Amino acid sequence: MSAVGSSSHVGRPRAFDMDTALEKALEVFWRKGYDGTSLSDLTEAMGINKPSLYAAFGNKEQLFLKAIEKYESRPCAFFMPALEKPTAYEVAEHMLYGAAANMATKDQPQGCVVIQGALSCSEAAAVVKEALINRRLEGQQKLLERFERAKTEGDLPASVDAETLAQYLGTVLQGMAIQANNGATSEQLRRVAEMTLLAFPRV
Amino acid sequence: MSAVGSSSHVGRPRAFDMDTALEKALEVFWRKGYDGTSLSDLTEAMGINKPSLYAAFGNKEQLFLKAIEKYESRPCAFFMPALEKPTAYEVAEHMLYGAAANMATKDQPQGCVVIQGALSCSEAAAVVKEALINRRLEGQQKLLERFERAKTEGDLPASVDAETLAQYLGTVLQGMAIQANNGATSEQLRRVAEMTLLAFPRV
DNA sequence: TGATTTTTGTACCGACTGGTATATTAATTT
DNA sequence: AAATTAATATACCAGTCGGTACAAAAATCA
Repeated sequence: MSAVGSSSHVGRPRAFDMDTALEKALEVFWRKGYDGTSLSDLTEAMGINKPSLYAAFGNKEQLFLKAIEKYESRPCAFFMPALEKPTAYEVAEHMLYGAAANMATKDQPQGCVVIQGALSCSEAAAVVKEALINRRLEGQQKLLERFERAKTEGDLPASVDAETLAQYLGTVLQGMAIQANNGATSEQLRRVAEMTLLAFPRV
Repeated sequence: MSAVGSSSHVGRPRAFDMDTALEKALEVFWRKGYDGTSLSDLTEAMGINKPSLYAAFGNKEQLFLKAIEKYESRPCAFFMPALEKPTAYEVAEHMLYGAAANMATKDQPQGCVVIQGALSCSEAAAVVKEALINRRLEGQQKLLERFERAKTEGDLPASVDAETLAQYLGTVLQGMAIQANNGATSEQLRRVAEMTLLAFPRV
């Protein structure tokens, strides 16, 4: 109803809020994946028609990529702050418990759209698939850098292979997304997180 | 070329081998997912036309389900034998190293079709998605039963929560499938397996 | 050989796919 | 008020989707 424009523009005002429309699109992509989502699914969920969608977001592919940006900034907001925790253990702790809480909540689709948005997909989704792989690798790279820093800061044993540790933690986190899709509860994921942390190397 | 029939049947003989055609179908579903695979993709890969496909396999959904059965009996053949290892640790060991070798080999698509065949999908794939979730849960249930047996047999500490341990191992295995899709090598997955085993509870 | 049975290739089905042309509507600018 | 700008709704586009009708072809049975 209200077009919240940062500044008044000439021409007919947009009748929908781009941000909430993008959130709706994200939810559909998250639940159905890129290939499984049709433009009809999108326009229905967003409450707009196709020309409005194309004028505002480009096309299906660009809409998906913008939805992913929104996902990382909001629904998946636990990742970046976790990296700022003072020790490697606390980083892993916050990331694992954050994932446990986030991936199995009923407020949103189960799992993680970066993992399940285009895991196996048609050639039409190749760009999207690559983008998602890159997001996952970037996240793991951030973990690696954080663990290397932890070694210099002394809260992670020097004997630990930071690369393998980052890949191992990434594996558990990504596995938790599948578990959430399987119907695992947050409580179950929390126990998996706990077991993972029991073995986490500390000084 | 040769229709390997168990017994000679009346009528025009089938011009293709059902088993190899099913393998081709499996490979396409594995790479592209259920929604991302079209009948044209299938008939092209299988080297047959649509009426032959429907006569031999039913429809797209039934073809997928039959392809999954084949997957579990062959490409994913490491799972069941691993359960027969004498101790819980060895079960986990064979399962993890089996997955590391299997999910990142160049001989076949990366990852695991049971995980990536229909993770997020359209309503048209709902039956397939449920079937895959059940396969994953069944696998985890087998792990749970094996670990409970191990506790009675004494090679797994009685203090261990078998359910959480099975879920944890399932999480790592499923995470390895995502890692393989990210481009991880078998060597990298082997190191993740190694790190997982370092923390595995033993008597 | 002729009748029967089954698979094959072709051609087609309605429905839906992602995407757009066009005209109308609603705002600002002059 | 007239002109300009941009978003709306409708109707449409070619192409593809999963699935099938139909007739020719290739085997066995009688």
